[in-house]
Amino acid sequence: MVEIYNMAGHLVRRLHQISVAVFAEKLAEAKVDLTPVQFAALSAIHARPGIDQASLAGAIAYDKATLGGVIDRLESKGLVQRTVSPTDRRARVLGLSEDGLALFHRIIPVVRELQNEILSGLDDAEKSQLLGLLKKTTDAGNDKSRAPLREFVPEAGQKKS
Amino acid sequence: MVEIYNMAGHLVRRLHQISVAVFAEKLAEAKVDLTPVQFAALSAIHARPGIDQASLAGAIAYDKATLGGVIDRLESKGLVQRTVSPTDRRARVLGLSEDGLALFHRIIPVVRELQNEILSGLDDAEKSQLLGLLKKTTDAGNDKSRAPLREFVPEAGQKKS
DNA sequence: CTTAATTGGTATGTATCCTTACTATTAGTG
DNA sequence: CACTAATAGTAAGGATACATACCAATTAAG
Repeated sequence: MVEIYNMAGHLVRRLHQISVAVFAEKLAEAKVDLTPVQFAALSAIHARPGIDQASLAGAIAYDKATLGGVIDRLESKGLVQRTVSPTDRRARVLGLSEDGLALFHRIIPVVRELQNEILSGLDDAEKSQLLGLLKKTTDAGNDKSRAPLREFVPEAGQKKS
Repeated sequence: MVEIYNMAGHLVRRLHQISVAVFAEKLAEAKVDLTPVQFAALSAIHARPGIDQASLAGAIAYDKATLGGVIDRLESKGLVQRTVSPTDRRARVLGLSEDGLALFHRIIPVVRELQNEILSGLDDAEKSQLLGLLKKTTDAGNDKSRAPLREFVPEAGQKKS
């Protein structure tokens, strides 16, 4: 049997497909028009105000070309502000607008909730087991992706207790 | 903390991203120009010769619009033959060409091998544990996706011991 | 300090992915 | 058998996702 149904690649793609579908469904129910990437971007900007696009791309593991388009759409929705950095005219400094911040806070519980739905069919123990295994593999395989996850190191190093 | 790094959606997307990157890398090493979907299509056609596009889409969980383009590219590469069904002029009957069959057999070991690489960082026990959990969730969440996996029931029911 | 190498961002091109809409064809119903 | 419903495929449109190439700006090298 040379079928794909037991292959890691197929199963991962399938769960990702389900994940995206659940995300779309729940956000639509909440009358919010946001994709998973767009939410990830909002979240990362919220956590690191003033981050530039390249660092943001690293922080959520996308290539900068893709992220450019994502930011375009977030900006045209009025959720994100993009300004030229005063210290580096190549860089675009990102921040959430008032609307963006409000929307982000509004959807956090929705997004949190839906994570459970993605893993439906598993009990709580299995869910955390799966999450742990996913974390372990993605950490190990991080550099295998063309857009690896990178730490964001703010230049002005403020203490983080 | 409202970061995404521990959310199922993010981890799954990340592993999928790694999976696709590993696939691309290994197939490129083998001098083969095939995407994961294209391989899945070849595999499913090989297992079900004469299948039509809609059934194939169901068999590998893609929507028919996407699959149409995939088949276009496989056909233009000379790997797949597409003919109008004699019994249903709407349907397109699919089959592997000689080249397609040869290529498929050649890359099977490569694709098998790379599945292990996707889950690097896990030992064998953890790998099969993860695979089991993925299978359980995807089975449970099958109908949540817009393109659910469907059984393919050939009309001329030949015995399958 | 001048040149070379790097980096941030955009543009372009290919391939997914999915939705909705539409045509052609077939199946189902009275 | 006429009419309606369902189905196979394509078309069009939006959003990822990534590679490569390119420009502008900054940094590193000498």
